[in-house]
Amino acid sequence: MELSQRKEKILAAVVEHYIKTGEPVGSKTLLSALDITVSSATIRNEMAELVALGFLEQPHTSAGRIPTNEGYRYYVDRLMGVRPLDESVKRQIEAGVSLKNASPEAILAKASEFLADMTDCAAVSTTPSGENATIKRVEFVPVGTRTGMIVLLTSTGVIKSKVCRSDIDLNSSMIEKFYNIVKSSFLGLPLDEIDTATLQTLVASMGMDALTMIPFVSAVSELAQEAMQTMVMLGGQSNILRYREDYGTTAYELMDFLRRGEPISQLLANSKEDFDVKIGGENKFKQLENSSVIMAHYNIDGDNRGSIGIIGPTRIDYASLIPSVRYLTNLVGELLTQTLNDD
Amino acid sequence: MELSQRKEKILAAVVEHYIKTGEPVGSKTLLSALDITVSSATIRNEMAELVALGFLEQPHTSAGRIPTNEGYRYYVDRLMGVRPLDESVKRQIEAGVSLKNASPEAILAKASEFLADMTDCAAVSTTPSGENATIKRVEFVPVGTRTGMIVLLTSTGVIKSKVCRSDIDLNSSMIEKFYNIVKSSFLGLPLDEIDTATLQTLVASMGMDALTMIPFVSAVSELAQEAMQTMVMLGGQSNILRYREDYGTTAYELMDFLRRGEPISQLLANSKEDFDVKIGGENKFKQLENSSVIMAHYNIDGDNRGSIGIIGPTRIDYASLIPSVRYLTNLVGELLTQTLNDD
DNA sequence: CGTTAGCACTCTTTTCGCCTGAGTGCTAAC
DNA sequence: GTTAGCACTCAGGCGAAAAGAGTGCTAACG
Repeated sequence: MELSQRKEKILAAVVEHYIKTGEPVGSKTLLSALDITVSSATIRNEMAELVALGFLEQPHTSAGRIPTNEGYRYYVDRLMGVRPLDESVKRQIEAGVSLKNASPEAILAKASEFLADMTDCAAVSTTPSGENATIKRVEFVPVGTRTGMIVLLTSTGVIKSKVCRSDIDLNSSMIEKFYNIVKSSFLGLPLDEIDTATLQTLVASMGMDALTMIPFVSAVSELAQEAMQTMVMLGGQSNILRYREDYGTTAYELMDFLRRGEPISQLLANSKEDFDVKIGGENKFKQLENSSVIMAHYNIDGDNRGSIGIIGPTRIDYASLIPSVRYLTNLVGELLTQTLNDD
Repeated sequence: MELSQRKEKILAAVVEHYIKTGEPVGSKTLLSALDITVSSATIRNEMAELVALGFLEQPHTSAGRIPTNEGYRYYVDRLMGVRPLDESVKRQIEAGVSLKNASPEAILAKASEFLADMTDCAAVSTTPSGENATIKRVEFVPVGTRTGMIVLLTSTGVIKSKVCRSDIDLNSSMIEKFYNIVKSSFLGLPLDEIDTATLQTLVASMGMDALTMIPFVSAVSELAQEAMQTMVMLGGQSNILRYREDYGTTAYELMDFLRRGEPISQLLANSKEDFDVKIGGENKFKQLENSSVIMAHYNIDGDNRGSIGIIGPTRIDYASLIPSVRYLTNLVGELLTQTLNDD
């Protein structure tokens, strides 16, 4: 749907003013914000049409207008000025995510925290998906006479560890056997190919050693499962309280929703675009019906691996936050790729 | 200060009723809750004296009474019935923290979450302090031609890892040298003895190899620093919103305070008792002046290592939550000790 | 026909006063 | 020391009135 240029100007002004103040925008206010030489009555007529078209609405008869979700959508897609990021903001973001030699988890946790602080929104990030990851390395570190710690490193740089308890005292031949099994059966194996079926055939093939090796092998498998799960890192939950009135649901419900993690990761994974904005009910979780989500996906080695996003009220400042989220996400992707491949 | 038995009964009844309802308690209400055969006028007289003594206060002239911090203190110290924990609650707690073969971090994070859910409060826990911990094991895992991952395991079961970048291509003799240095200079060393001075003498003693070994050695040292820091695990922040009106400060300030971590860890570390309750202003953070903290310390191998606590409004249900926190904390201590020493 | 001034109208928000009810403190009697 | 009785205080609720913001409509204008 095409709008006349004047209507577009008015719509954009309403959206921007409402984002800034949170108050319904009236025709007089608009007049002074706009560099159009018409009267407030004309603007009123235009706004009445915009209401009829579904881009604006009135909270009550004698109030100004606020954008509908469609109004925001039109604004984001066609009207919003995508001014390039300020150099100083870029510096700030770069400083915010720079963590040399840290684990992917640490980098993403830091990114969430930083993004939350910068945007005054709640921020989330997901750890790299294990979909195409393989087992890069498995180490066994003895701890006690019957226990040891198994450390697993994946091709995506995720490191997971677990205590493993043997039924009999450890000895060097057992450990050697374990490393042989690792080398022949695990190294290079995609994480998602480790299911109970393959494990069973593996154990069956071990013959005599099966009994002693089971704790080790199953620990590796559990670690692989863990490494495959994407974790959701949450930051700045307290920022939800900043815009309390703007979220339709109670702040409590929203925080509880974020805490769950599972729906969030679904939400973030759902969009395959490089970058996405979900306005209000566009994401189909009713807890988010008055929230917008700005998210971007980061790549490791060119593969879409995970996401970073912020969650705010629908009257979030799209124009300045979208570039920030994108820039930060790209940066994190580069950082992760580099940490991983650097040699 | 000693109170007459009747005053104690009245104080206890006021505290308990106020904790339950959140409403100021009047003399008539008290009459029916108490099994004393006196009139409301007598109770009024007694309450007036309790106000004079500083144990109760009136929000305004024509309202009932609410406990002051001193009132809560007297109640917690002398009046509160310490009924033993229900067997079913014990089972529930045991189920809540049982995580076999998990890292200390994971166990404590789970404990925080669980405690928060159980008590409807915000919960915190600190990871084992590295004070008396030593380096138990250091492993080097090659990742690229010039990079590897260094994994450090402490005597308290904490595992930390870091990417380490060498200036020249890795070869087996370098790795061997590294392991020699580890064996001769790091294994068994208390974490807090690794400062820049000892590092410098170590590097100096390496002579020719110093240059190539510096990245490795400093990575180990950084990991030791990290392992020494206690982390603060936070759970159930959304529960703050449940008692929003009861916290004097805004919910936002409180959440922000919790998020910082540093002050929390100070708060928890400050009390050397086995177990402690801080009521209102007793903890000297002004963000917590209307909050109470119930905390207990867990031991690993008999040493006080870290803490678990909950933060709620001053009108928190001390009588039933204190035993729960203590029981859970002891359990976690046992679990951590066992995970560590089991062999 | 689009634009504009003017005006009555609507609806929210704030304010003010009034009333009610809970609970007290005090006094005088038991 | 305890109790009944009573006047007093104050927060909270209710409703009417006033204020304020902004609209929609009509009629006039170029």
